[in-house]
Amino acid sequence: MSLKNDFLVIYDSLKECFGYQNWWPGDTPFEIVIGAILTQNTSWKNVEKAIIRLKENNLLNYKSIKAIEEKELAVLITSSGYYNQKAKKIKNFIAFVDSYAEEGIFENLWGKDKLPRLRENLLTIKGIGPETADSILLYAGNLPTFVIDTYTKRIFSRLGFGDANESYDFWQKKFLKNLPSDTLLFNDYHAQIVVLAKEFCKKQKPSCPQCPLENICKYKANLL
DNA sequence: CACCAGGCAAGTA
DNA sequence: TACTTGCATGGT
Repeated sequence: MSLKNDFLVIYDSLKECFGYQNWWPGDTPFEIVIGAILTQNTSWKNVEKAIIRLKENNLLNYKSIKAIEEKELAVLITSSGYYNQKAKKIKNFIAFVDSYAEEGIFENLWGKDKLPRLRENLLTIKGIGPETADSILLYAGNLPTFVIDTYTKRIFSRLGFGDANESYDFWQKKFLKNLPSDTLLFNDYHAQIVVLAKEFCKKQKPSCPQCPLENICKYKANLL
């Protein structure tokens, strides 16, 4: 009999198995923003190549990205796929910071508004949806919001917490209601989910050899 | 060859 | 509101 709810028990199991993840993989808040946009519906491996290429050209800072032509930027991020759209999305984000942050300075973005106001404003950017916005807020801004991705829906629907086709807000509320509002917890929980998904929870062949959630899966009698 | 990967916007009914 | 489609590379 534990005082902890399912969401905390699951997190503890994951952390015990995989260890604390120290996310997001990126050196600076700005790099995290770029990575969050580039990884939309794309494998992180392909994103890494684009990040490295940007780094080699000293472009992973606000001023340089602002200065470069959108078409040149698109060429540099080719490996991440959807490169024309993503180049535009990055430029849209820059334009947002220009007009929204104090003096158009990237670092001032976090001081302007708090959640949920800042989130709403980020969502007005064409190319920034809820997952990208929450990734930016949580991992670049260290603000307490929970990131929902396809992995999260896949795994937690299989665990019986709801339909995978439920909305982003439906799933986010589940986590926010069942967890303390703790930035570090939200940070690492999402990271653990991604690691678990990559290791065990493929889309087509749901199989889970020695899955860290094996006991929970059996308890839920549903899957993985 | 097919399918997938840390989405999103725009169009249609 | 609830589908459908375009966007695109690189790995399995």
